[in-house]
Amino acid sequence: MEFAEGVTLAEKAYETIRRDILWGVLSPGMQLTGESLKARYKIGPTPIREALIRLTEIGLLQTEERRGFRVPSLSYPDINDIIAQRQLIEPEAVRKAVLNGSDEWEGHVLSAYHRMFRVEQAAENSGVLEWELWEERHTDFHAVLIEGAGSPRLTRFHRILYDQGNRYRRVLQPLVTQIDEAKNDHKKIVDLVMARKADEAAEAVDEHISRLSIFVKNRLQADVKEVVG
Amino acid sequence: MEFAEGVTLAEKAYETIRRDILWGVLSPGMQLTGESLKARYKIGPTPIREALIRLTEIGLLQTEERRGFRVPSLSYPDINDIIAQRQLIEPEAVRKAVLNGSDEWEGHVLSAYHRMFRVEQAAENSGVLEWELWEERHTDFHAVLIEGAGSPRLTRFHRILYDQGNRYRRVLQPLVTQIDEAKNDHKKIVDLVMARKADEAAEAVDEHISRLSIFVKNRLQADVKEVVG
DNA sequence: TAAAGACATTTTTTCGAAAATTTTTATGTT
DNA sequence: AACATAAAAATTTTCGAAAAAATGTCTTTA
Repeated sequence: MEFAEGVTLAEKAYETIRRDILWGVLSPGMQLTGESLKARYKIGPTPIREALIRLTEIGLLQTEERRGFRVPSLSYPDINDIIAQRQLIEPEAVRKAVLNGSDEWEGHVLSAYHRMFRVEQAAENSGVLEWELWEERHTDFHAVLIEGAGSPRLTRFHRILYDQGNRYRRVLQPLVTQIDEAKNDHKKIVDLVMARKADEAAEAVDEHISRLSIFVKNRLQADVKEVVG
Repeated sequence: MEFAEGVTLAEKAYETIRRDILWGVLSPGMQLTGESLKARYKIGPTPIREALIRLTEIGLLQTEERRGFRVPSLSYPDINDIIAQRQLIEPEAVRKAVLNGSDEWEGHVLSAYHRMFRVEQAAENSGVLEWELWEERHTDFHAVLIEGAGSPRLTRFHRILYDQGNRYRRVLQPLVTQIDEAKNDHKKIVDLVMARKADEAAEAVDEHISRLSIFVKNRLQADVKEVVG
């Protein structure tokens, strides 16, 4: 990761550790001690601690008073909760976005979709998916959809849920096999958004999340013992 | 505020500063410098900073890199967003709670309501409302309602929105005048919950928030110049 | 063998000060 | 007077170490 000049160490630590949690580099259940992190990231204890606190606040870490930080384990009830809340928030947000979103927003959606699509296309041609880049653009795509609703809080809540759920998908699935299904969903969502069909777009988002849900839960049940930590 | 023994300074700082923000002791728009806080709370810079970071993550403070922390100003679009998101989340949560909540949960609701009711009753008799106590129990009441849905994330999101909205009410309204209307709402909600009428209970919650919304917005428009900071 | 206690080790929390950065004030130039 | 520049002050960020607490090990006792 590169950082703009003048970014604080705390911010760098936050982004770096966040990324490592989402990619399972810091695996579920792992205890994070100040010393080991200091060594791993070559950053002093203060910025590290700041990062850990912030990550705890968005549910990407857990902490008990005077007992340090740990990466949350994966569990069936937990992913269920994540999905359920995403399904409450995200379709409604997209519905509002379609109803209220500006032309500029439509442009953003199209653009974000296009950037993600390009990575998928490149993967079809070369046979190799640039996974990290795809994740980044997939995240953007969903974020842009939500932003159309114009609510900072909805955007933030969605981001929290998306990240938490995403960790499951990334950790559980080293091989990207379900992308094809997702591709159709994304296309459908974009088309409905452009056609300004609010309710149908919301419905499509709901289905998209359902599909993800089924996928992750199946994988979780299979792998429960190895990955859960 | 009293704290249990063995609680960290950081936790004490968090609770204390949080309380001062919600009560407007630290007023909207105010810049918080490390030094002034250190003097005010008699706690070292490290625990203070930890508290400020956590408060920023739940939207009770704002920060810009290397530019310190400030108490968010009050604005019309902002309270609108808070209310809108609460209305998305809270009625649905109560609906789920009524459908899924245990008998134990019903008991909690009744108990929380009773504790709040007692404060209101005492106020009627003595003519003086113990505002701080009432706020505490009112917060509990709404929290318990949501907890019935059994979702840690919904509970947390609700708490964030509730706190943010509550700041508006507390700051804008030194005199508790609208409690009477709220009383009826609360009674109605409890009755519907006990009768296990999920949709109607959700509807009642929605109305309750609407009423709050109208109240706060009126006050905000009147006071906009003095309080907003 | 199990439980309890004492000691050593590791880890988290907190402090005080140094380094880096921003903001304010003062100074000089057009 | 307006603007830029430099110096000073204030503030935030970061470090390194001390203090406090939790964890683990070893011994003693029943």
